[in-house]
Amino acid sequence: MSEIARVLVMKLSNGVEWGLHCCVSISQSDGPVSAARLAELHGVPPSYLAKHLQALSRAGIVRSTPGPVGGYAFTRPAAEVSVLQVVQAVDGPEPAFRCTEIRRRGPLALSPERCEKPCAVSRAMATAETAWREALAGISVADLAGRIDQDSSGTAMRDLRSWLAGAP
Amino acid sequence: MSEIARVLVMKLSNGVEWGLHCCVSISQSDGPVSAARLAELHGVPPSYLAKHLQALSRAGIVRSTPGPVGGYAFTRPAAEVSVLQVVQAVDGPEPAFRCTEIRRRGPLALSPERCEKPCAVSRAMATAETAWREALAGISVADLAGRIDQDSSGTAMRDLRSWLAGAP
DNA sequence: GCAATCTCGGATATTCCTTGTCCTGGTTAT
DNA sequence: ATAACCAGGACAAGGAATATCCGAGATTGC
Repeated sequence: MSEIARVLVMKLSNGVEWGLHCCVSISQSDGPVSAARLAELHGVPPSYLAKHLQALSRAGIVRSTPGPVGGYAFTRPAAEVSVLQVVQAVDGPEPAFRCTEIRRRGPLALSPERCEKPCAVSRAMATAETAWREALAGISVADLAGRIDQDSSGTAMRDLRSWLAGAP
Repeated sequence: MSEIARVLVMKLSNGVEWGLHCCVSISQSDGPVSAARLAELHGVPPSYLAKHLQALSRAGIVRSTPGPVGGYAFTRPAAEVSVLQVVQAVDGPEPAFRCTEIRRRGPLALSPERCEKPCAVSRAMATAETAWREALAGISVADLAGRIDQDSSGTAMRDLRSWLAGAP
């Protein structure tokens, strides 16, 4: 058995992927899109997808309308919704690296007043996460839709729009 | 109950923090440092810390020597060990975002030959992770040690070295 | 106005991973 | 030879992510 470290690196819930694809889909619809319909489109469990859509709703990215013709729709143009906002809405705003304040333990523990400033390790990790966040903040849902359309030579968004319009 | 999304964001195992602090400690010692000693210094469970140190050893960052005066020591200068290498050694090299190829499912599923290129969502997340990785690659363990020393006005590394030297 | 129907929303189980411990075997210095 | 250390795996416990269900509320059509 020559397997190397199998432990997983920092992990992102699959809800992030679902949420982003759903945002792209919603951006192509005129009216609201229901959770059941989005689940069918992407082939994912409806009840679970609903949970992530609710998170988007709580974050104010989409607005939900009840009733027979209800569903989810954007509150603002897709060009003004960044990927970061969607990711943080679904997975929460907490950083990946959580400092345990290891320097305050053990025989060489630092006094509390010496720990006002975060430690160098924590700062290094925070810097990297800021770079990650800025990269995601620079991409909008509209950008994603445009790129997907380019990848498919213009057919993807057309097919998507027609599917969303038909078969209510 | 007016609580907002409490779900956790992408998560990094606490072994990352331990591994980085241990690397800083090892860098300040002349001889090898044993796992039990590192655990005592940082106030963490020895058996569990040993697991992460073994990961560092497998990755070739440190070299372990058995025997009464054994322990862990760097294989190369601390200035040539990046934070990224430590993080990936402990937590694995896999990306945080795992594309499920959602576009190949549902009624508008794309054909396999149209999925050779990763989808736009996956590319966006990969770009952000690259930025994260580059930020971590630009910081070395020696840098960390230097910054910790600055934070403590020069006492931290001195105290650390003397603790490592004494009380074998 | 009223009922039916469809929607969201939160509370609830289940599975999996992370955390943590322990034990056996192998290697080195005294 | 003995003692001290590392390496790796088996194993248990806790918690988070996954997945599902049922109730509350709103809109449509009559």
